[in-house]
This record gives sequence, structure tokens and C-alpha cells, in this order.
Amino acid sequence: MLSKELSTTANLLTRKGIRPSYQRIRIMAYLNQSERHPTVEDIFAALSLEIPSLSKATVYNTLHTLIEAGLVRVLNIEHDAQRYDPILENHGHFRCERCGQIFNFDIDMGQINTAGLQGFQIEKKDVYFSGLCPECQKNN
Amino acid sequence: MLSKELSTTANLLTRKGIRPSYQRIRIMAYLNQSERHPTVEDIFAALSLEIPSLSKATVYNTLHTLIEAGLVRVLNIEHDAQRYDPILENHGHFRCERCGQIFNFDIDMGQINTAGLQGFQIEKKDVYFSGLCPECQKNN
DNA sequence: GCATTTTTTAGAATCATTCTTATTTTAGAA
DNA sequence: TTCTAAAATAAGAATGATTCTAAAAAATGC
Repeated sequence: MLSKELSTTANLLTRKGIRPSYQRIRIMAYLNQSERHPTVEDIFAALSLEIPSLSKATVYNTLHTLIEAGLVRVLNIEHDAQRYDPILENHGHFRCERCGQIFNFDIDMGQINTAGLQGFQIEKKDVYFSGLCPECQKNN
Repeated sequence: MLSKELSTTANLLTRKGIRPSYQRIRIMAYLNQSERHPTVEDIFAALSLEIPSLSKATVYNTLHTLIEAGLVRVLNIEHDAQRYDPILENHGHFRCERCGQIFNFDIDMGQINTAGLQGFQIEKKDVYFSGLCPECQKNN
């Protein structure tokens, strides 16, 4: 018997035409509940504690499926590893160069002037800022 | 004897405190003259024709030096490989999902509302859009 | 229950980037 | 010019995230 959170997630997957396997439910739920824009490694490390058979290939496969369905987007904000973000609303991402944490910040993508992109068909908009977060400025 | 373009580039490096070795001059000049936001592979392939001894390690080393000096920035707009861009002014980048080409577009980074980043120290701003370029829309 | 399709798994393969070490080049002093 | 020390370059090995491949397991429909 799934918890309420997990069955809500299962319904979400079903609505998007994705078969709600246990692995997929747990991965999607993990993304929804995480504030940290996890990497594949993060997701795998957290979930394999409770799903010992989990493989990284499944994490990769599932993320691709979720992206395809428009439930998740990938962040290329740092080179080392891609990060994954459940799509909630328009927001930008700030990466702290010292602690590596990724923060969401509100932004209206519509406000960005796209006059220079006449004739281009825009599908995806990413705004990545970086610098120092408040906490890391203190510990200088 | 260096061409006018190359000696201008050499002066630029010198002003930034970078010793203007031939490899560095050529790599910086290649970036300045390229519209394509080249990858390391692109740079290496183009320049090793004329500098047969050139090694990829030198391309990487030089790019890191140029980034450090603030002459170049790295684009993480796609996962496969990083791209390098000489810093000219504020502009965003558009990546065509079909042909892979990267286009610059004018954008005033200052216009982006950063109210959500109170207390953050912003060092770098990247705006990445993607979709279909005009040419690839035609060939649908 | 059985056959077919889908999903998961484990590990091999790929490839951009970094690291290491040796060689070459440069700058400055004598 | 010659010598020495420091800096830059080169070649290839190492790393590690991601993709690929093939086999096992699970789910679906008849």
C-alpha cells in the first residue's frame, strides 16, 4: 500500500501516460520533495538505501522518460553533472560558487526582451546566475 | 612577424598579464573571429592544421587562463561539451535543438528582476534559450 | 497459464575533461 | 652569448558522468 504522497505521484505519472512502476514513482516523488536539484548520483544514493536493487541505468532511464513527458527539466548549470528539477513554474537558478548549492529564484521569463530572436521558435528558457550565497558571504 | 590581428591579440593578452605565447595568441584570436562558440574539439581541429604540435592539454590550459583573466566565458548550454565565448557585451545564447548551432542575441541582463536574490552576490549571469532556428523551421 | 511487451539491472563502452610527468621554451642574470 | 630557473607545452594516462548493450525480471493481455 502506497502512502498518500506516493499514490498522488503515481496518479501524476499515469495522467502523463507513464506506467507508474515503483522505481519511477519513488524517483519522481524524490524530485518533488527535494529542494536541492539533485544529480543522478544524489538520487541513486538516497533511493538505493530503500530499494537495494535499484540501478543507475534505471535512474537515467526514468529521468529521460520524465523529461520527455514534460514533468522534469534538466539543469546544465554546472559542468560536472546534470541536475534535475521538477517543473513548477517560471524560475531562475542561482548557483553558489563556494558551497555549490543551487537556489531557485522567482523570475518572469516573459519580461525578458526577445526582440533579437525574431523568427526563432523558443521552446525552453533557462536563466542561470552564479556568485556567492548569503551564508557563504558571511564565512569569508 | 605577426599579422595585425594577431599582434592586436598579443597586446590584449599582455595587458591582462598573460604571456603571449604563439599558441595562446592563436587560440584567443580563433575565439574572437569565430561566431560559432567553439568547443575544445573545434578549436583543436582548426588550429592543429597550422600548429601540428598543438596538444589538447594546451587548449584546455589556455582556455582556463583566459577565463581566469576574464577574457572568455564558458557556456554550459549543452551537456556534451563546453563551449567558449569571448566576452563582448551582455548577450544571451540560443541553441537550436535540430542543428545544434548557438546564436547570440542581444539582451540587457540588468532588465532581469533580481528581487528574489536579496543578499546574494551575483557574479555571472547566463541566459540560455533553445528551440528551433529560422532555417531549421523551414526544413520541417 | 502463456506469450509478448515493457521495465529493470549490471556492466561494458564512450568521451570530455583533468591530471601527471617529461620536454621545450622563455626571461633574466651573469 | 651562455646559464639557470621558471613557465608553457605536449603526450598520454586517469577519471567519471552518461550512454549503450544484453540479459533477467515484471507486468499486461489473451
